[in-house]
Amino acid sequence: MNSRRITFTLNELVYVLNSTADRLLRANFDITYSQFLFLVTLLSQKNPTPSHLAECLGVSRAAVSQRLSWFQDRNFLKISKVSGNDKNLSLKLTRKGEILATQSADFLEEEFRIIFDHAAFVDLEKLDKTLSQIKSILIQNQESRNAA
Amino acid sequence: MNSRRITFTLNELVYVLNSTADRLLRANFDITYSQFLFLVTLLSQKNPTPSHLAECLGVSRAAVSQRLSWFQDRNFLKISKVSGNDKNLSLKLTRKGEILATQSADFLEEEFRIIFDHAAFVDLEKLDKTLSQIKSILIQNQESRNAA
DNA sequence: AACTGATTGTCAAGTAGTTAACATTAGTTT
DNA sequence: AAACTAATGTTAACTACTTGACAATCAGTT
Repeated sequence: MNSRRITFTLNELVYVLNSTADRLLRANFDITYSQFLFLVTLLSQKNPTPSHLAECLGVSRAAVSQRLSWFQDRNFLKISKVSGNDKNLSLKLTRKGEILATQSADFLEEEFRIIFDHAAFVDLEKLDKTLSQIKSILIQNQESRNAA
Repeated sequence: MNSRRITFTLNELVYVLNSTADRLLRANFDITYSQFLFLVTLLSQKNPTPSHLAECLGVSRAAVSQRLSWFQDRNFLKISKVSGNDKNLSLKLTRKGEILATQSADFLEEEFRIIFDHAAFVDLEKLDKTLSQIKSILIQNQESRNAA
């Protein structure tokens, strides 16, 4: 089997998935998919710092730093110093940010549930597991390369 | 099942896949994954124009236009006018570009074959089919929305 | 032949990411 | 305590994309 085919299929699927999410979020909550990810990631973290958030989002610390003011200016985010620590910043969603994150996540979840209902022939649980396994193999391969 | 989980897994897998490809291509052919896609897409097209290429790559015409000189300057690409047509440009890989595209594609194919051998428990053929089907459902959903 | 409408390629301006360098702070070692 | 070492957050410069506007060209209709 041509391995290029599956990598292309995966890229195409992810493109369609993210475009769909972006369109739904813009239309209903006036935020982009990438802004949604920012908010939802903050929501799911215990004591998020910019550096921690960067790692979760898979982007650089600089990228997070540049985006902080956007969320602060719109009163979605409260940035403060961790008490007894002058190095790390503490990021906390405001009530407004929390509501936006929760509602948009619930909305998107429901929309995708409806769409995926049309894919009843697929065992999503199992598919997720398979994809995770492939990911693990790739990461493992990378690490063994680095070690060598 | 939480549909967010599978979309995250897909995004993560694609990120790892593309990073792996990018690393391999940079190390062995001194090109990025995105440059590789540009070349390989040209290779597989009959009579590619910038506009056609943009559609294949899933980017804007402007994006392709801005990248053309990079490939031309390195003698990977010959840009000319279609005879009897003053509107469309004709893009043709040079011999050098063709060799680079072919060799890097073969190389990447083989590398991934080796990696995927460790995933023998997965029927890649079937997985590809499943993913394609899900993609179709998403696109179909989008089209029915647009029609409404 | 002239008009209309669509398509093409390019430019300008804006966005979101990158890496590299930096000052600052925290933690560890001596 | 002082001195390295490592981590954090910010900035500057760069890259690769976007959209919107534009002139040029092509194709179809009258």
